[in-house]
Amino acid sequence: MNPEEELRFLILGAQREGNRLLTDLLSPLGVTPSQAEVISCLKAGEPMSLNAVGKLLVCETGSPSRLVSTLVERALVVRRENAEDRRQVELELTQEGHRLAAEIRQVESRLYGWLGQRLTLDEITTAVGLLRTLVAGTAAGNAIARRNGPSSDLPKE
Amino acid sequence: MNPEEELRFLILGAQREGNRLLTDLLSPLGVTPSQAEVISCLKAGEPMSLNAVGKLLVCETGSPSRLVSTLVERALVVRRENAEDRRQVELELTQEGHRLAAEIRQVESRLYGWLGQRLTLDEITTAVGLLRTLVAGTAAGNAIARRNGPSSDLPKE
DNA sequence: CGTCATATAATGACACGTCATTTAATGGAG
DNA sequence: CTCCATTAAATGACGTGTCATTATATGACG
Repeated sequence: MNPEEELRFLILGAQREGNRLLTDLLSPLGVTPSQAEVISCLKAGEPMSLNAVGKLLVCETGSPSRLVSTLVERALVVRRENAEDRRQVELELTQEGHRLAAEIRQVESRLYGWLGQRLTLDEITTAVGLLRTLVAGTAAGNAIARRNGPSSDLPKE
Repeated sequence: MNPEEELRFLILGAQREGNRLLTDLLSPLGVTPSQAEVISCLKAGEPMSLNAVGKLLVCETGSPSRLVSTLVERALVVRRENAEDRRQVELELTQEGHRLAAEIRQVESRLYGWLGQRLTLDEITTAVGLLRTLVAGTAAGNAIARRNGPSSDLPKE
């Protein structure tokens, strides 16, 4: 197995393991990792259009119509019409959505604790630098850069 | 965004981007990345039981019944009964399966080329070391260790 | 104003991943 | 030999991810 191949599978494996762990941790809250990501994005900048949420999501490309539909059905998110541009839908967390966002925060910190037990802060920082290079300029890389706060490298659009 | 959180999303993003690229590269062959992984595993050690393949797969936990079913339908893999233990199914590549395995090898090397353009060999080696630590002892980590050849750290079972 | 390229969101189709449940076969305990 | 815990595989159910297609709204161009 050459190094490139091993890196490929390690990335896949790390994603799978992390996702399974997060799924477990989130299950008492009744949401999936993807649903939690949408809620966290909304918490940070609501109200937002579906499109805007999509640009912040790492878990999915394009517009997360169905993901959001589930959240609307569960009364965690409300859709509102945008009077300025009726093509767009404004999304907002409900009260229950806000409550859940706080719990999600707690669960995420448990995930980060798991990460912190396996790697030192130095190692994490090194890994972050390398993977940032790897995904620079991609949809996922841009989403992460955007979420890191519009302070630094914004993709032009 | 703390470093742990960023690492979490970078791993997710790297997996997604790599998967989309590999999906594209494989589409002319008519197989998905997961199907290709099964074929590669079989190429390395056929005949194997479903369970044995499952232990080598990073893309999925458990036994990949359905994944293999698709490959059988497409005449890339054959199921054979194991006379020694009739609970098990022996899997083997067909001739077409072998032909495809070679093409998959080619496509994978293109993926590794992409990786090599984004990171130096040193950086890849560093990343491999860090992610190995991260997934050590997990199902995915064990699968990768097993595939690296039974030379080194085998999980006890 | 009318037309049309563009943008936004919803939806259909397909293949995963995951967990729980079911079915069938094995091998050991009594 | 019989019973039964264990194991292998298949299957049901659910929620994604991805791409292509469709429906609707916007705004620029003539």
